[in-house]
Amino acid sequence: MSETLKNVNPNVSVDCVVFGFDNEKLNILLIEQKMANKEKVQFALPGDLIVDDEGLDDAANRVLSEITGISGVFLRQFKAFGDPNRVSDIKDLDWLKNYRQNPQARVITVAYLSLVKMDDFQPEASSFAERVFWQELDSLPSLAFDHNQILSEALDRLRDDFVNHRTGFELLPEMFTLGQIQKLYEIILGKELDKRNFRKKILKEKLVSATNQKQTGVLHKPAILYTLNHENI
Amino acid sequence: MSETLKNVNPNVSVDCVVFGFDNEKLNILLIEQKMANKEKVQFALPGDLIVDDEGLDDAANRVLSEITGISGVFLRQFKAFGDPNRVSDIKDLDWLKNYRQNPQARVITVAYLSLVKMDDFQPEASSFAERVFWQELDSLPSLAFDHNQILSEALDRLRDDFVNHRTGFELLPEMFTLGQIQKLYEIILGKELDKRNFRKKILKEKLVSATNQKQTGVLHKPAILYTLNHENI
DNA sequence: CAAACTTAGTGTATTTTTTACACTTGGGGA
DNA sequence: TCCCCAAGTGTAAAAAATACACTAAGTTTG
Repeated sequence: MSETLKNVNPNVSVDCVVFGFDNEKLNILLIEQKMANKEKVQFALPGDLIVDDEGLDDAANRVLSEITGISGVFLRQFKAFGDPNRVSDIKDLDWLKNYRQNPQARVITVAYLSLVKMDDFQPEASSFAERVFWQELDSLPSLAFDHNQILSEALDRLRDDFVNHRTGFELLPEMFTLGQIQKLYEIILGKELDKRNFRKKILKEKLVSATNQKQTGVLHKPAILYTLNHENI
Repeated sequence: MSETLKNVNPNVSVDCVVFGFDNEKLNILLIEQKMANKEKVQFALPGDLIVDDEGLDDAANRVLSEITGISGVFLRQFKAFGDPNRVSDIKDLDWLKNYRQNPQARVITVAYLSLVKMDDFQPEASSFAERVFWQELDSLPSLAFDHNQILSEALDRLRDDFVNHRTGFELLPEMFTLGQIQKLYEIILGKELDKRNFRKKILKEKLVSATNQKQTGVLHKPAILYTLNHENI
């Protein structure tokens, strides 16, 4: 950052922490991008500068869509990150050049959070991303800038929402078993839950209804399939 | 906002929603400032642009202190507001002139939240504030920009924290009665609570201990005074 | 000094929620 | 036919939440 500038307007970006659920593990959407010297690559959350005429929520959706091809997901703002040195290797940010009045200024980012079914979204790299991919959360590489910290805070928030605000059902297929819901909760919360107590609770909330169909093609007793009661959510 | 500029770096400010508790009502710290035409005044939350070398949390504390004289409070970031037209009467922002490269650009703000004892903080206007004052929350004037909305979201968040994260005891004097805690909760949550049940709960949590002292100078049965168990918080 | 006023302080019964825990069932595969 | 596997089910105990009304101890007033 230049020593000679005073009160330069900062760059403002959005970063998207998109968790993906594949019925087995929690994944996170990452991009791989070339660094300025063209030798090294780095991993990062999908994110980019906002433009003049868009709101922050709009920016998050646009940026996610432009970089990863993923659109139509609900992105929830969860925190702004603004340490003056959070993007210290600013010279590596190719995309900042020839784009802004103050490319050398600090970068403040507004972080967004989402949780989606991985199957529904096949990321396709474009814009400055060399590659976009789902990465298992429990074998996470080191990320650019402060993105590991952003991710960590996003996960805390995701769990908090899950426990306190009964979210997450939208991750299930149209018809699902109670076992699938339980697994979803166990994966997000990172701990096992008692089967009988979990079922009791879910059914009491009346958020799901049994259909008269059963699982097929499984090598054990087929489970009853349930659907969401959209009106009760 | 100029039509000719593209991808101008935005202005970034912090705004502080400081709730004040006076044992009776919930108040909010407001400033009165002159508008550019020098005729009208407007009410607003204390807030200002960040400067280059400070983090967002630091900026919030600096700005609050500079404008209102209040320092040493815990300010918690709760949301960024970035609608492109949220500061539409940008020409009224005297303080933006001769200060930034892009004074005409949009203003994104990061909002902070705090709750303090009013008695501990006597606001003193300085900087561009004509006046700084505590305003009762239930007779709130119309505020500048989107500050009414910011305030409303801050209140939601404050209540949520109170219920889910057992905060707020720091607002009480060194020694306090159980009635005072209950009143604090009732004021924040905006509803009455059952005295016996409330006491049962507070005492079970072991967050307070009885002293051997009593209230004096009250015109009724004096209550036992309690102190905080800091180690259990 | 007695009466009135005001908030402090206290207990119980009921309902609801949470927790712990183990066996039988139905389908597919071998 | 037997085995494997997750589905599915109930109960008892403990903990938490709720509803509810009177007596106590000071101060003020007449």
